[in-house]
Amino acid sequence: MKYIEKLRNSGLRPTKQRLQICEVLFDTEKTFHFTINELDQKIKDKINNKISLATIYNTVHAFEKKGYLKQIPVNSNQTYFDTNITDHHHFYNLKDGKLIDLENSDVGPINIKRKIDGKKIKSIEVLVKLED
Amino acid sequence: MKYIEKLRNSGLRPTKQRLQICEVLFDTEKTFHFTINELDQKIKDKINNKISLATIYNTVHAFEKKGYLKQIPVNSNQTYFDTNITDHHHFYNLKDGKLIDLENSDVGPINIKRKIDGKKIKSIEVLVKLED
DNA sequence: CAGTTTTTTAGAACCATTATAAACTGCAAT
DNA sequence: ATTGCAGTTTATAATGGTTCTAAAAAACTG
Repeated sequence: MKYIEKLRNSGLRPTKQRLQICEVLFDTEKTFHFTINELDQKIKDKINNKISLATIYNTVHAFEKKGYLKQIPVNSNQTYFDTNITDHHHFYNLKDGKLIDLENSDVGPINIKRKIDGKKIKSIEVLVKLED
Repeated sequence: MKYIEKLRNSGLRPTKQRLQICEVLFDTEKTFHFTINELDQKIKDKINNKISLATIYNTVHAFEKKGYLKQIPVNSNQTYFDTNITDHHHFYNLKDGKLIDLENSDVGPINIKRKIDGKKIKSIEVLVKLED
């Protein structure tokens, strides 16, 4: 199983649940955006046994902390995550709440001229809201 | 009262509560960021009578819809609003959850090269996360 | 003022997320 | 293998921000 090493190297025990969640999240050609509920549904579809919601929350947060997932800053009642952890941005379709990846090359370099004392920049994220 | 016209022109009846909320939001030198709970507290501090939480939510959403307030896309359990409705961006201090305005001139022009059919860009927002 | 519509309000409801505490599992040491 | 223990999972309860509800109050119109 290819995710066992990955998990071990992060200090996460390769449990059955984590491995199954890895399959759902990372065994795909394309990266994707999801909410916890959408992931829960995806897991139910792909896997026979069910995984407790609490475990899904725990695992997603653990993976985020390890850098295998990113949270997307959008105003919604649910939290959106992204399996695409490369530096990139998002279109946000206000009509249906869907996100579309915007590659860095589609935005061009962003140069933050102002500095905040004692702080360093962790990430720069651009959200482009779309309407009809 | 200077906000009566503003409200009437937006199709909002100038009620006592709305006018008081206007005072708290717009009678300041500087613009500011707030959550509903922070606004509730500010209202309690400045005004004698109390305004129901439901009214505060209703009013803030009405003002946002009319363009007098903006929601700030940040991942938090609470929704952040901004009385600064000019085109601008934000630093987000991960340590304490505080926002700092980033003027457009501090970021430089952002050129979105990709287009989505049938959609137009409503806003472009940059969030710069800060860590120690 | 009378009638109508909008707004406010307290409280209930909603629902995503987090906390709890008991059962279970992975794994290192024996 | 077996044991012991820290790390995980689980169902369920709790939390807390936000929205809903329905009745009372206020604003507007004629």
